[in-house]
Amino acid sequence: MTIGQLAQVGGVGVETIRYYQRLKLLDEPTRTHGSIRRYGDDTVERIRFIKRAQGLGFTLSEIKTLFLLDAKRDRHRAHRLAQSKIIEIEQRLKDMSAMRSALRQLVSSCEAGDAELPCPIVEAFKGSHTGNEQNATARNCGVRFRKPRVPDRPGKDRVSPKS
Amino acid sequence: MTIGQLAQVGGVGVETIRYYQRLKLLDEPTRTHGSIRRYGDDTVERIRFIKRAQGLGFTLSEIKTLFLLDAKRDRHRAHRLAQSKIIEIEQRLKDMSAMRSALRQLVSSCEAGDAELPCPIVEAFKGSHTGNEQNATARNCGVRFRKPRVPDRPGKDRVSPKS
DNA sequence: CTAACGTCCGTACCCCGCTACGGAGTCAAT
DNA sequence: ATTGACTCCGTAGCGGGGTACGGACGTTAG
Repeated sequence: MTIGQLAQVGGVGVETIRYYQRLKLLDEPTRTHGSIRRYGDDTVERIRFIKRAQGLGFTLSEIKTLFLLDAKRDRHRAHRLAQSKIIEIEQRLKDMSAMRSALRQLVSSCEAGDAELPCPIVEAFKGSHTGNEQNATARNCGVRFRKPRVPDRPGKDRVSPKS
Repeated sequence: MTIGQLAQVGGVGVETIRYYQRLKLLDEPTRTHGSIRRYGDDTVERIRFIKRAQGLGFTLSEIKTLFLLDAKRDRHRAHRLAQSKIIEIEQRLKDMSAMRSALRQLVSSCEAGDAELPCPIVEAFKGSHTGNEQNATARNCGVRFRKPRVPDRPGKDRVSPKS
């Protein structure tokens, strides 16, 4: 399978695969004589794994570590990594539901009020000590929400990734 | 209060405050004759608000919008913004708890096995179709977890932000 | 008055995870 | 043999959120 096909079935862009290659998240594939990369189905699995793990909150470098640990069969470290991710996720879950209720309150107080009255959305937060601020918002530890990207200017080196 | 003091009580770095200023997230403060910024306690509140809102999943530019809407008392738009954030957060919550259970499964299968046996953490994911992949991990839509940064090469222009 | 520390500003840089580009090479089909 | 799609590679850029630097100046304690 060529890089383009892999990209297609893996649901990622060609550049992303090359990028992962650079990061050593994927093994160097065999090449044709013209040095075109040739992948096997296992790579599809690997890419899916990466995406799944990303979805599980692992960064690419953590995923790399995971692969390394797996290769070395270092179950203890892998285990600890997974466990600390669980802790992290549970914290996020708490913070997120705090967020949700703060926002809900905000929205409903907005709805309740007379449309003519001001809706002090900012003030609503100003004193909202939900008790989680230092967890959720402590210095530089926020969650990032990425917008879904909509690439696709199909053409050279591009393979429409999921159209 | 000077920028350094503000940074300290707000739990952020001096540069961050100047950065927020550039982004117009903070009002231009009054200055001394030597053009040193002078802040009042309200700015502390504002910074805490920003951090809180970031923790709530708002980006800085959304927060700016929020301030604008608030200033314009545009309750309808603010309301809609908050509402769409709720939707987003609920999606995240779902994905996150899916993550958590996947990880838990992983960890417990790791624990169950004999310590001498390999722990195929990677294999554990390979076939783990929890049914949420397309939510949590669909192409490029993952959550990012930022590591807390530990800057602080204390010195000029730096105020130890929380030591 | 001077030393030491804080602050000024602009600009450059960092990390993360891609995405884009350009010019050349490869490959399969006609 | 030629065409056209695909791939190669390196390098540059983006968006988000800051950090770092450096030389000049303000402020304050001694």
